Amino acid sequence: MARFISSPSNQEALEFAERYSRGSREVLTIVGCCRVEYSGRAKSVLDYGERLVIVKRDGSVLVHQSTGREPINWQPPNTKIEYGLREDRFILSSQRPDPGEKMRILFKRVDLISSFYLRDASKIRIVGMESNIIDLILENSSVIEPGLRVVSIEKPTRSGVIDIFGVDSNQVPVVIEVKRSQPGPAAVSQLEAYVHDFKRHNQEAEVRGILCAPRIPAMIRTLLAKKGLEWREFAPEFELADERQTTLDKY
Amino acid sequence: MARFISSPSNQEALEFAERYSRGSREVLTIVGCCRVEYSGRAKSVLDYGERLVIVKRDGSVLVHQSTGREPINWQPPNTKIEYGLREDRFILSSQRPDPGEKMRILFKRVDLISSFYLRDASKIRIVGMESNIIDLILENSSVIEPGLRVVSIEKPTRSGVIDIFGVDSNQVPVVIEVKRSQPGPAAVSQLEAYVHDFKRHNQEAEVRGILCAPRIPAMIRTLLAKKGLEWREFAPEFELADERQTTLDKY
DNA sequence: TTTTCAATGTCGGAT
DNA sequence: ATCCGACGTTGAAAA
Repeated sequence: MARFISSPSNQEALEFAERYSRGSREVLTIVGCCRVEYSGRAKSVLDYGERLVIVKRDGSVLVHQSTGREPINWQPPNTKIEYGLREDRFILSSQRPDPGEKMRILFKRVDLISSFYLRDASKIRIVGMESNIIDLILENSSVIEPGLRVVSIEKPTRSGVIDIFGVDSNQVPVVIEVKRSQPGPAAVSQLEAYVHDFKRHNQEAEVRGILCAPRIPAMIRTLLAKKGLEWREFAPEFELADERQTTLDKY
Repeated sequence: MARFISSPSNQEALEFAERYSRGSREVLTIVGCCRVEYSGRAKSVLDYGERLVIVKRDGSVLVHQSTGREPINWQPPNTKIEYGLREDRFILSSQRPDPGEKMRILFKRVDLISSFYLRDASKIRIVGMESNIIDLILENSSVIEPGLRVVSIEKPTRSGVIDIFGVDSNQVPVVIEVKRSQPGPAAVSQLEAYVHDFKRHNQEAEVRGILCAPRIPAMIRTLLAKKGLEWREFAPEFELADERQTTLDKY
């Protein structure tokens, strides 16, 4: 159920916000002309302009402009929120300790303020993340290469967690680093470190290292080749069927 | 100025959305009970529940629950959005090519649908990012160590860009990697690679490597020490003054 | 355009 | 609580 006031005075906006923020049960949205000041891990000022502000139950605050996926300003969850009125500005203050961060939104004018109680018991189901890709390789290791036997996954080592550790058809140890998005030089260093540490720690003369990602840029391939490492491109697709009712059960 | 309908029928919601999405001049918000299906880089289903949906001018779509900074589902900017009605469900479809991604939101019921034209000419001013920290070190290199002379910043090398390159009081080259947030093993590898490449490329017997970050975990220190690297903790603070009018001019 | 890397990254899992 | 790496990362700058 939605409660709202269209074009409230700043005094009315204040009363509305204070009334429905009680107990942090509702999500508040405020559209209006505001200025945003932030300081903490960094510091910023955003002068007056019209934006959409969202205050969530957990104390998150989002300031959205008319474009972009990201809020232009925000506070993370678990901030203490206070509302006030000063010199005819409706003011939202959000503060959290550790790291100390403050955000203040000063509204010159509010166009619409609304509050909602959102009932939502559903859990999102996602497939396609790195762990799923590792599972897929576990199920069918020939997507990497025929004859590969997976020995362990997410094997902890001194230099980090090896995504997949196995043995190839010649009994040579294989270290596989899985990336679900485009890898950079850091992924190469990571793999190199795993291989290096594994060699030294197990006194193995030969250890193969494979970087597995949906797409591997040419520069990264060159870098891998230079370090004696290998790569596999493996890009499972995740199509949404066109039927109205779809399930994730097959995954 | 705000336009809205409270508790519209799904037919009314459809007409409203189609009317005000013309020309992508307005931001649309929809609160209601919906199911969200996504496929593209991954695949997900979020079953019916009450959420806040935001459709931006650039085709971004955000689905927000009552907690969390992040949307539970979204589409990035530049998607093509279509509205429809099927079996009494008000449906929002968002699609983009490259990478192919589809999201579909099916509304069982809409509590409030609203549309805004947001005038916003202000540009945000932020200080405290990595480049600012590099600037601070440039201004006063003794925060790293007395006698350090900065030779260059953001010096490109084969293995990447060295944030700060300098010479210490004994004329020994110093490579400094600056991180504004907590560094992980990757930062150590990165610094190690810079130092290694610099040594080889310049035939220098001795090159120091320093990792500079606000806070450095114990494990990372151990790792640095083992590789013969150094570290400095440097955490400039960015306080927001308590006066109503603040500026960033002093930075 | 592609590639690279910072981010007020955020978030969840493991220790 | 700290630490650590994934993320449908996003976003901007440089090549």
